[in-house]
Amino acid sequence: MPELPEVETVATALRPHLVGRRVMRVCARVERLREPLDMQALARLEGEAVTAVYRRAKYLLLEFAGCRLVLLIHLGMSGRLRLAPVCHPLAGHEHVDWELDNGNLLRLRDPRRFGLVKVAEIVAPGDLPAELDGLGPEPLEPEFTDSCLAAACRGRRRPIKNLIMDSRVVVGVGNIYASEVLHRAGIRPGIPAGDLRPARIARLVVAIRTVLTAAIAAGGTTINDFAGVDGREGYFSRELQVYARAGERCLRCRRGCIRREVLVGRASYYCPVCQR
DNA sequence: CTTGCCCCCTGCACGC
DNA sequence: TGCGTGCAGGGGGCAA
Repeated sequence: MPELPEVETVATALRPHLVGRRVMRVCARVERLREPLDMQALARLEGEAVTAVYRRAKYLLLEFAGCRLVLLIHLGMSGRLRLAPVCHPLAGHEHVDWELDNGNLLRLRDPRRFGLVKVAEIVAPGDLPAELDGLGPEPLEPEFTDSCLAAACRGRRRPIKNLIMDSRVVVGVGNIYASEVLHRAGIRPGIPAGDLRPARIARLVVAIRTVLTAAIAAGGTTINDFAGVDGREGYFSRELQVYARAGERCLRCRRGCIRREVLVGRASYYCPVCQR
């Protein structure tokens, strides 16, 4: 599923196709994804023009002219957005369409239906809806600092991997990039967050920024379900250093053999030699 | 308050 | 071929 780099890639790809376009009709073919779809609220978008497309955490936001509404889309584990002509034949699990005023439509496919589609209210353009209150800092913005990560670690016994995946601490770090980031920083996924010294926390902040930035530049990672809006795949999967490499030689130190360990229910990968 | 577990759902790879 | 099992990128709710 889309982690931050994938959602950023999607937002960037969609923007030129959506901004200035009017949504003519919203069509949903399932009653619910992660939550029930509010059909009446979705219908309020009909006739409105998209003024902005952006990302906050792993949410995609579409802003509209002439109303104080935003469309929130979360892709969950298996969500994918495509642009296609209105007459394009329907494939499996394509649950929601937004028909545009130029003969195209934005189509959401989500086999596992862990995604979210919601119309939310805002007070002024550029505002974030209350639904996104409580999210932590964006990892690529200056607000995400050594001291804020240190504060989140202080006194915590839970594994550092679990902590950096907590969207209240920092947003956008999913299961793949959590392993990648910790590998780059030379930190074991399972060590208690509170045991990290300031220098290692600083290293971790740099690693988070570096890995996510590189992944965005590569257009995201493709494992199974993610592909760019135009159908092309992201290239970051080639750059993955540890994720899904159990049993292989470590690409960083060339000495350790990558191990897989389940942490809080999620697969984690690390090198026992260069991650401590 | 903090933390880990379970669940939502479908598809796929694997072993027998 | 056919079936069962385990696993998959997210995140929210709940109970210890």
